[in-house]
Amino acid sequence: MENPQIAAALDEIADLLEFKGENPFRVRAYRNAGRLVRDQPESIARSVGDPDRPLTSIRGIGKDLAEKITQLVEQGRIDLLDELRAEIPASVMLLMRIPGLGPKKAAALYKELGVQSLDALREACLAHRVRELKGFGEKTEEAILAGIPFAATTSERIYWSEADRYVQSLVASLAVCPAAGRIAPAGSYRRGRETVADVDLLVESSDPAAVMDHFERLPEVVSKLGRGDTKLSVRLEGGLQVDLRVVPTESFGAALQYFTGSKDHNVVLRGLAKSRGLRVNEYGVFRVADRSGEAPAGEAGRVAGRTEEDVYAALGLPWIPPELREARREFEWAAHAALPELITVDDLRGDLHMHTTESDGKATLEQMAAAAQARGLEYIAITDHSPRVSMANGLGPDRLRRQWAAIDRLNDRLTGFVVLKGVEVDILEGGGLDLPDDVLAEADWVVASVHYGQRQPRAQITARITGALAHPSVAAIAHPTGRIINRRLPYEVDLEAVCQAAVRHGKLLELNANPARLDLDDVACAAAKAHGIPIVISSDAHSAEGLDVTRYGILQARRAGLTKADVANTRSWSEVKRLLGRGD
DNA sequence: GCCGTTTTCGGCCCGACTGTTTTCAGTCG
Repeated sequence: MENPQIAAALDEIADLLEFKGENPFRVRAYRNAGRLVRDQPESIARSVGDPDRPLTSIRGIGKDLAEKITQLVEQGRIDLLDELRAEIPASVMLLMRIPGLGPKKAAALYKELGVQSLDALREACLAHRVRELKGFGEKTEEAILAGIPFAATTSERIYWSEADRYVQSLVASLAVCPAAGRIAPAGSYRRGRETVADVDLLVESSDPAAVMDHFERLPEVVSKLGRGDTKLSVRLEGGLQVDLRVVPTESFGAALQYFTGSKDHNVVLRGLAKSRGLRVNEYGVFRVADRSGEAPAGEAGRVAGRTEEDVYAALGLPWIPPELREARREFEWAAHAALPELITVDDLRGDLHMHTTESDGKATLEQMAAAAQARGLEYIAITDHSPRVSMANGLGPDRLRRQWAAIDRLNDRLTGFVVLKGVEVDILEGGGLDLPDDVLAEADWVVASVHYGQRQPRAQITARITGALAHPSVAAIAHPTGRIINRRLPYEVDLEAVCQAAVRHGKLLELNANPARLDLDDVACAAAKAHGIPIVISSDAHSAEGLDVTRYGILQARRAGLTKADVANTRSWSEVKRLLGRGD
């Protein structure tokens, strides 16, 4: 059983307990455990029954949760979850997906009106039975009716790259507002999560009303969800929700810290502050008076707030990069002055996975080389597909050798830049590679990947990949987890076994930077790093512009805590060769 | 349900906004 499955069960228990109105801290414990399990680089199922790695050694998982996880791994079920499911119909849980409907109101609808589905809820609203309930009214009933379609479509998350386009455009639109000072995107966008559910924007201003008026009138804004003195929530064309918050200069840093989150990171931060007699909110860090527990009024008690650095410094911490703010290990690192110096896109010196018009790319060999050189890279590997990928016009030995001859001729004309003779060789359904050994031995760089037989059992696909890692000519595995965002996994892999094979054979794993793929996600990346496996961040570009996606891959690498040293292609090509034990 | 150099009980982050209430609960982030 994989960690995400275990996490999903814990999340479901949290949801059901919350609906029942259980102790909110108990709910939080389950939710927290779900997150912890999801964030573990190692397999939780493997820890079960391993006396050297008890589940309770994970901070936040105690005796009870460890027992429940153990039961799930060993029996495939949890008593508590079965009981809760028997008690609360699954369709009722959908009610809480409606904006503005939380556990309390949803429970009231279920208990008082017997509403068990979105359809039943719609009818109850239309019959004006909802407004009769205590705590409900006419407006609530209308809001519920309007929100039902949103519950049905679930909460769509968009790719970071797509959110980026919205953010760039909104920031530009805000910048022309005379009342607006500094403008900063926050939230999960700033933390670089691979998908984003909504966009948070922070604006510095002494005139919040003017900024909000300006924003509300932007053409892409289609509806207003709420507006107060400092906060405005709108929905854009296309459904994306944007929360705008306007704060004064002296609070800008505190607000940026607060709205960047994550929520769990902030909970830890505020707990830390509390233990130091301080209170953190979006306006700053304040001293709490000794007896009353009340902060001194206004500026008097303010210790920090203008910049994020001040806020963290007031708590005795170095500034923590947003990508690390997930309540994973960042506070432990920060406390010991051991925050990793995260990799940046400028650290990349080469790109080792891309295609040309010879297979399914849109640009020629020469165009790709020129584009990469123009982007400041020192080397690229051309890795077109092998014959098995016939749909992509994969290259057999003859065409491949002709392409490599063309690369030789191109290299003669280039200075300060090298094009490597590479190939993305398919790992065949029955194991083994799609090109003869003597051909592969002539290549400078071979990445191997699975394109067919993706429905095979996990163990079989894992064996194909570990087999490829054992091949002397293979340097790296592309798509080592087969993961595609927002979709079911195309294939499932035992990442632990793949990592062990990579270590055994001294091979590399690729982080594919395609925004829809990012198949070595931040958690898997951290797992590979824990094994000491060098990561290759590759564009898998099919066009000149495709080379630019490495910046999306960099975000995930940063979230995994990767430094320059952890990534192979921050090195020169001759150093990469040495890394593979193929030094000159 | 978890946790503990203010330890085994009593805490557990903090505030904005809405709609309902006439002083606040629920929801959200």
